Amino acid sequence: MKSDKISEAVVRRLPVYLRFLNDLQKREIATVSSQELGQRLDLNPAQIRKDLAYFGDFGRKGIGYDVPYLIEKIRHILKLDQQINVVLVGAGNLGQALSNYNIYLKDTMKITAVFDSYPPKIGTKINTLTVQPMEELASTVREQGIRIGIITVPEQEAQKVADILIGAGIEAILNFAPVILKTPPEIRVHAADFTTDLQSLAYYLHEGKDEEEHGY
Amino acid sequence: MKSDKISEAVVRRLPVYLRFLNDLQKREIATVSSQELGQRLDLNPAQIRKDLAYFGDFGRKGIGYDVPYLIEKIRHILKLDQQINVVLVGAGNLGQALSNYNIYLKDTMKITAVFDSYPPKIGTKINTLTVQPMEELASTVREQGIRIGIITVPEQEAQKVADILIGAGIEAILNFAPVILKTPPEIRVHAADFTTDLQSLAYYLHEGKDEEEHGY
DNA sequence: TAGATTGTTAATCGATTAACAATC
DNA sequence: TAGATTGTTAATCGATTAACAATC
Repeated sequence: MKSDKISEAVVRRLPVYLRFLNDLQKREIATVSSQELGQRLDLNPAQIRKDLAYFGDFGRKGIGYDVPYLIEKIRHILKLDQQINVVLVGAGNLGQALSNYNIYLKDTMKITAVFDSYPPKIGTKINTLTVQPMEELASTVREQGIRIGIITVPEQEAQKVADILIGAGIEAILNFAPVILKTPPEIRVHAADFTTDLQSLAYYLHEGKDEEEHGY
Repeated sequence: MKSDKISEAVVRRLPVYLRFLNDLQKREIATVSSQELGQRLDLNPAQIRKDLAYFGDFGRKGIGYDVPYLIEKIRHILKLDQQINVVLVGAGNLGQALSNYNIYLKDTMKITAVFDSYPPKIGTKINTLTVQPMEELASTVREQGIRIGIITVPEQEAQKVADILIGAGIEAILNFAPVILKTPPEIRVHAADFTTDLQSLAYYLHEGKDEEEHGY
């Protein structure tokens, strides 16, 4: 199958495939079938084959997928074969924690600048990065060719920061603040709000002692 | 409409509704229509009405939804009208950052215990909580009636921690480690992996200078 | 009453899964 | 050749959206 508009569900699975494939490679496993992948990732094998087939014929009938080759292909699809620079705004606890993931993101993606508006924070170091004032954001984004922004500021400031990021020419935003950002349609925004996640988890708890089934 | 099995998509939207309703309440707005909600949350009004109607008739025709009443109802559906205690495992940067969200979670949900396996961490304080050794996990979970676990340990340890949490009787897990956990079907697991999020965002970047359209 | 807005049914759209011919 | 596994079409399933009678 050739390209159509690819659904977000498919795109969100690609990094999961990639992660597991990297693991296989580390274990020097050369080949993997959609069945094995599906078993490990708890997905339907047909779905995995279909997902991959959107982008090309990466497998071999009767054999499966060559692990290093598929890694290369998925990295290319996700644009992880070029370096993607990322800016982080909000040098609080969460921001600092995420900065440490630079090691995880390896060479492909990298937080290369950190900003905050709170004067005492400015000039402090987070690992190798120095926290910069917001005024420098636009020029730094331009100079470093930064394309993705991470927002880890309090909810009251999130929209303002998003506007600044967009004004600076960022193309996508990962938003950790618990607000729905108003953004133009060409900007991709993913919500990464941990409180929302937790609250929806609570739904699945068994009924508490003092509670009845609410099947009314 | 009365209850059926509610889809996960619906459940994930409920906290988003709740968040905005709380905001309306703070601004002393008494009533809201599905249209206004939809506009603000970037959702189809019919979808919002349908979502809510799964759980009961909460609105009034011609009027809309009473804000405090709907808040109460959604809180009940999500079980946020009882206190839900949460345990966090992994007192690294990310774990510490999340602990600070206790203020956000308000009275309804609360991280009430923090664990780590790294001896120098044990006994240190994160806000009001003292980091405990893993050996105490099961008994603390029991004593405090903890029902949800958050995993913020490195990927190599995540599965082991999940097993311990499940053994201790936890009902749901929010997993920040970049691995697919193997868990029994009655345990609800949400992945909250920030690297996966970032990688799928990269897909939506415009083509880089040195890259062609990959429409093959 | 006229206008607004719900709850719900029916229509549409999209995503997942099953099945199988092609082929390694 | 026999067995395995892909890529893809067709069938199924589920979720979103439109439309509208009921009613505040």
